[in-house]
Amino acid sequence: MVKKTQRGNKGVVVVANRGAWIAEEDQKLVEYVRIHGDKNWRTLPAKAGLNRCGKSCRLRWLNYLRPGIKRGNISEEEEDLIIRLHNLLGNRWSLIAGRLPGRTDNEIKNYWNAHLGKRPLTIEDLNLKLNKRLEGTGGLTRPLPTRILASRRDLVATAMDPGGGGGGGAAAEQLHSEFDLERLLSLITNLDGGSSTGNDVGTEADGSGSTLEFEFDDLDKFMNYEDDIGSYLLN
DNA sequence: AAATCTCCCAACCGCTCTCCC
DNA sequence: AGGGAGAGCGGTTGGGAGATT
Repeated sequence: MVKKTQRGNKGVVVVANRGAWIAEEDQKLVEYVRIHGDKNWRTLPAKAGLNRCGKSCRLRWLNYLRPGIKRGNISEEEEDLIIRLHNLLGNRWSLIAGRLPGRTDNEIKNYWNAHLGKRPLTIEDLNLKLNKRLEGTGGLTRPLPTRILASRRDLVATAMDPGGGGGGGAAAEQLHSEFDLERLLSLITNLDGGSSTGNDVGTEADGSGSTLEFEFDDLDKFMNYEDDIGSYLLN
């Protein structure tokens, strides 16, 4: 097993195990967390009798030992959601994983790198697939948002209109930062089978290949919105 | 059957973020 | 306000397993 030296308490040099975890280490970690909780990872290894660094213990717990973890067999619906969320959020693996119960950021990242990242599947392909599943309910007549721009605190989702026929380049319609779920949902069309809130928001900037942008004043509001999309896709 | 290649995934590393004093 | 410690995140790597030659 690979070892690595590191400074322990009071500057004493200790040698930590690295590499694959063995069953005995897993057992010690699970037992310790069961009794004391998953806090204070820095001091946990010594208290749990593990010759590992705290980061390694935390990763092992979060990705493999924590209750409720699903392993493998990512379903078509989950894959669809991963692709959509990746389009929206970029490589924010933890946020994407947060939308997929039982999945970890590491697993999603690995899955993306191994399977999805190299596949030329566009959001339009997904919408076509989705429309097929929705046949009979009217399908999607408005675009789903496809990309989030800007920083964590200044989120901007951008939706490209796939049916726009043209050329893009149209001026984007800027919505103000006070997020309004009703207004946003009204852009997503027929997700609830067509019942309208009557609050149709503004208009696409023009009718041809327009770009719509939505601004969110914080991530939670966006993710609340994303919950609606996610649960819709998974149902 | 052995050697080599390729792919996948568990784990590590370093940077950033958040919280507390 | 700012500095330090701990936690979290995303990129990268190493090694094992299966495929190919």
